[in-house]
Amino acid sequence: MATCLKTLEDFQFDEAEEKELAAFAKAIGHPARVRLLKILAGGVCLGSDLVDQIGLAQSTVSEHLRVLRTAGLIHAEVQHPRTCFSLKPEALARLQALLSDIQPVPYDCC
Amino acid sequence: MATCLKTLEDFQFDEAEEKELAAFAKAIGHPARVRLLKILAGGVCLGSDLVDQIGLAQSTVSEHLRVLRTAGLIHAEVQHPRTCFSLKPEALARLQALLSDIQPVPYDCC
DNA sequence: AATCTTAATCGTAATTCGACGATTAATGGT
DNA sequence: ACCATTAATCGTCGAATTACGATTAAGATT
Repeated sequence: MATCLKTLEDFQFDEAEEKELAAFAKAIGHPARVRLLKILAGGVCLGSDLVDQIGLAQSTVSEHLRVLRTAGLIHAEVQHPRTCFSLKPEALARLQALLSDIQPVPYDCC
Repeated sequence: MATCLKTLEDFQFDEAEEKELAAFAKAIGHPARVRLLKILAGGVCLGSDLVDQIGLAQSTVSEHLRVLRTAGLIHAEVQHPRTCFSLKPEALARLQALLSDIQPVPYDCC
């Protein structure tokens, strides 16, 4: 049982936070969705301009937007027949916070 | 052509950066991999202790580690029959930087 | 009422992912 | 030389993702 950490048993996990971070990351884990976020960061509310910018079919863009919305990263305000999309800054901030929890501690083994 | 941004045409994309961010995020987009990163953030070099901590089959953990390694998030130092894993802080920092590029700009439309 | 516009949804196909057990490779200890 | 240990790899499933075209829903405009 060779380990560099003497007491791995007392390692505390916050499963909820792990899932939260993973869900955020998964949603961002596609170039098209990154681009959508970047466009929305520009302050765009937008209608179907996103479809033009992304270069994918309307249904595909809609699906990507759904993923981002489900993850809580963007907000959609329906004004039929349009929908107005916007970033949710607090979600981005939360993601940054969760990420910053993964901070390397100096170690001397290996 | 209803849009809140007058000039969407001059929106500049950095496709390479978008892919880079998406790749990082995709790698982190699984609870098991988040946990692996958190353990490694604790300064662990480790051998197969990770398998115990994650609660998945050895081959599955190995695959998750491979994903993290491929994404450049961790480093693996082979010392047969063991392998020593560690975080790559610069990768985490890079990810933070890429993320912080998605900063909402105040807007007044919608 | 008929038409147009926009975005969501449906159905579908191809691909990727996540998990496992079994096997293999590489070394250290006996 | 033989065995034990560790981690990578292989083969294989089922599930999820990504993409598309076609359709539908909901208002606005005529």
